[in-house]
Amino acid sequence: MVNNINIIPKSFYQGDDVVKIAKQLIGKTLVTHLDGQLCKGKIVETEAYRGWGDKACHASEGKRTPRTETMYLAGGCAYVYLCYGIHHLFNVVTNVAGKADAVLIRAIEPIEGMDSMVARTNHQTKVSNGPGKLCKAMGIDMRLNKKELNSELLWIEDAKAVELKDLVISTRVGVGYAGEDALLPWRFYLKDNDWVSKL
DNA sequence: CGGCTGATTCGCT
DNA sequence: GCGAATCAGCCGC
Repeated sequence: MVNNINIIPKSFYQGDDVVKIAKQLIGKTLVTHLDGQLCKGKIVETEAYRGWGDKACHASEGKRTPRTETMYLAGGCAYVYLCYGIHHLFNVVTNVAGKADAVLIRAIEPIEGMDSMVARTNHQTKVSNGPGKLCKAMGIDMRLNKKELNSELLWIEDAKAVELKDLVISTRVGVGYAGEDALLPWRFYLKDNDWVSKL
């Protein structure tokens, strides 16, 4: 686990360009080891959120609340928050400490632990084709907020980079409140992948 | 404090 | 296709 050389190094997350990191995370393997259950999934959909110059970000223009404090941590940890009071959403914090950038993981393609995901979600097949659903399937909740992505509970493994022709770029989902920033092309997903949300 | 809105999903009409 | 579930954050009373 923590000794797995395939785990993405912390330096990967601390780059200054959250949009680039969001693209690079497509195809990587998200792993959780919670409640004694190992679950793996290929990241097939992400969105970038930037602390400065992006009104869609919770920490837009330096806003600080108890919830957004996580995003100001150094890149390489998890930002988990509750949406609509019901669903957990999982983000990867990027950039250096003090810069509130993050990548929302919106969908994964199950690789291992499908039985656990089915049991957690009560779905037979589409257990992780959305940001709230994948958290439920992987067992992600508030206990993982601020946790490093190289812990015993949660990490991301490197994988072959996806080909550019398979990467689709679009606007982000559900951020209409952000005005012109809602038009930023900061959502990325794998072309023709059955697990991408909102098919 | 009440009311509204949201990086969503599910179930019923 | 619409509304409920139900919490953090914000704004007005």
